[in-house]
Order: sequence, then structure tokens, then C-alpha cells
Amino acid sequence: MARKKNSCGETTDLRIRAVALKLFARHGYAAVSMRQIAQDVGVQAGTLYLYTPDKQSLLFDLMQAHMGELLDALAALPPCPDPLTELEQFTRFHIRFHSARSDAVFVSYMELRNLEPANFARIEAMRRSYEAHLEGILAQGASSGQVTLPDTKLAAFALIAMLTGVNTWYREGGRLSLVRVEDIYWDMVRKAVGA
Amino acid sequence: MARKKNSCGETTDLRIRAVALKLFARHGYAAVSMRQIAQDVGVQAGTLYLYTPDKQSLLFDLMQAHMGELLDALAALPPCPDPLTELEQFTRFHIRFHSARSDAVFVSYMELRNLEPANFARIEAMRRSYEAHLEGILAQGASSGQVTLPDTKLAAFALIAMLTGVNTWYREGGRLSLVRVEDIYWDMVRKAVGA
DNA sequence: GTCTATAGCGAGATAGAC
DNA sequence: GTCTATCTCGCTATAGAC
Repeated sequence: MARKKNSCGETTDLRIRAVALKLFARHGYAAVSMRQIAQDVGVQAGTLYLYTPDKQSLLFDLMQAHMGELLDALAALPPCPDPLTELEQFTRFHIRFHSARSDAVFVSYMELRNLEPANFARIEAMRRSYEAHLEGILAQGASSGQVTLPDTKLAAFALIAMLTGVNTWYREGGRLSLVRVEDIYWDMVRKAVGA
Repeated sequence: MARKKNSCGETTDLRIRAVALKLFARHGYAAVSMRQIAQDVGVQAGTLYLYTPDKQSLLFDLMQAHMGELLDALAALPPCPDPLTELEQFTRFHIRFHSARSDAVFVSYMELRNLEPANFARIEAMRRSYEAHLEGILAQGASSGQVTLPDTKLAAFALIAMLTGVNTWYREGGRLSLVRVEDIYWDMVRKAVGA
């Protein structure tokens, strides 16, 4: 119970983050003003500075939270009996997790160049950690002979790009259910790695 | 010979476009000022307006030029005896064309949201035309039985995302030559489509 | 064809009332 | 905790000298 006063503070904080994420995703960090965010939240511009020291911190916090959730969720996946099963789990996890957070995914990729160098380095390290996890799965699969790949590093890049691409076209309620999309992509991934 | 005066005009025009493309790619359209562009070109800010009516037109022209070159180059590819050969040609063409123009590719994708609606529609139509070309190849391959795919539309999206992803990590003079990268990706593409 | 100068506006951030 | 008011700065775009 650290917070003593009225309970609005916490929801204002969450609302600011939600609005900022939506606007950054829609128009881009540099194109969105603090005034615009404040207006959509329903407060005055100055009020935002009670919740964030500046605009840059707001962006960084959103990206760090997203990447942190991604890595936590990845770490929480159940263990798998073999690399191929783990690759299927990763494929379905990636699609499901990313499609449910399209704004955060978009911002975390597109706004990297608007981060100050120190902030950039921290987000980039988290992203590399995620890539390394997939590369590890592929390397194990290559060792065990379950998959056949000319280059595990390039394969990891290629698969992540392919899977994240779902976000550019997938919309809930469209032609295909998300599970169907997972099935189709898993089919292509499985074949691509020669399994 | 429409241009009568000194010949610097044309190179200034090209320099402005080159500088703007580089800066837009590096920092984002909204984050780059006309002053910055002018400074890098070596002219005063006002001079830019002799070559472009406004900042938005500058962005749109860069994107339209890029997409136009892409579609022209695609149309200029030699005919192929069968869909699988054509898919290999497309794969190698896509990687080669895009890796040689990373700034233009980046801008044409990332700055879509900064285009005015009418401009957006025109660029988007060109992009869809490119996707449709690949989908056509895949559909022919499915008809002829050379490829096996659960969904040609999704496969086209997936392959383009995968191939364009090369631009996020490939750097000239790195571990792998571009031809080697083409070979590796073609191997994955070929397997992914079940050929 | 390029310059200087500036109009007119909106940005990020802060101070202090309530 | 939120507001009003404001400081200071940099932006796009234009006008007119040379």
C-alpha cells in the first residue's frame, strides 16, 4: 500500500501509457506531441510530467515494458521433449504474443532510432536475447538432426522476420482465425527448416 | 534541354533527394527538419522550396520513385520456363534490389503513416501490386504442382517479410557475400513452399 | 539560383495557484 | 493531483535583396 491518496493516480498513469502507446504506434514518436497525449487522456499537458520526467522516458518505459514481458513470457513456456517440438511452441507463441500487442510491437521496432544511445543499447540487448533463444533451438535441432539448415543465425533472423510479419496484415475477425494462422505458419516454418 | 541556366540546379535537386532520404531513414521523417536537410546539402533552408513545394511532397516523391523503380525492375526480369525457376529469380531479385537500397526500403515502409491519405493510397497500391506478382507465381506453382502451400496469400506475405528482413542485418563486407545470402534464403524459400 | 530575414505557429517543459 | 499560464526554442514556409 505505497499509494496513500486517491486511487485515480494509478489509473491515470496507466491511461497515459496506453494513450501514448496507441498514438506513437499510429503516428510515430516524433510526430506525436505531449499536448496530443494529454488531450486524449483528458488532462492538461503539464499533468503528464507528474508521471514521466520527459517524453523520451515515456517512450523508453513503454519499449522496456514490452520487451520485458516478452522475455518473461518466453521464459515461462513449458519445457519440451525435443527441439522440433520446442520450435513449434516458439512459432505459435511468437505469433500469439505479438498479434495480441501490435501497437507495442510496432513501436518497439519502429522507434528504436528515436531512443537515446544508452536506452537503445538496453532495448537492443533484450531483442538480441530473444533472437539468441530461437537460434539456440535451431542449433539444438541441427545437432540432433531434426532440422537441416545452411546457417542457424540467418535462419533465426529469417523466421522471426517472417513470423513478425503476421502483424502487418492480421486483423481479428478476418478471413482466418489466429489458430489457423499459427497452423499455416508452422507448416511453412517446419518445411523451411527441413523437418 | 529544358534547363537553360547553370547545370548546378540538377545536381542540387539530386543532392537534396539523396540527403533527405538518408536523414529520413536515419532519424525518421517527423524528426528531421528542413533546416537539417539544407545544412547537409550546403544551402539555406529557403532554397529547398525551389525544388519541392513542401516537406510532404519530398517524402512522397522519394517513396514513389523507389516503388516505381522496384516495379519497373520487376517487369524487366526475363521470362522463366516454370514457376519454380521464377520463384528463385524473384527471391534473388528481391534480396539484391532491396539490399542495394536499404534507406529507400526503410523509408518506404516506416514512413507510410506520415503520408497524407491520397499519397498513402498511391504508394500502397504499388506495394500491393508487387505482392500480387509474387502471389501469382505461387499460385501458378500450386497449379502446376511444383509447390505445395496451405495458403498462397499468406505465403506471399510470409516470404516477402522474410526476404525484406535481410535488410535489418546484412551489411556489405560482412561474414557472408550477398550471393551466399541469396543461396541460403533461396534454400529456405524453396523448402518452405514444399518444392 | 541562392541568400538573409522573418512571419506565424506549435513544441517540450516548468512555476505556482487551487 | 490537476489546473492555468508562460518561458524558450525550433519548426515550416514565405518575401524580397542580390
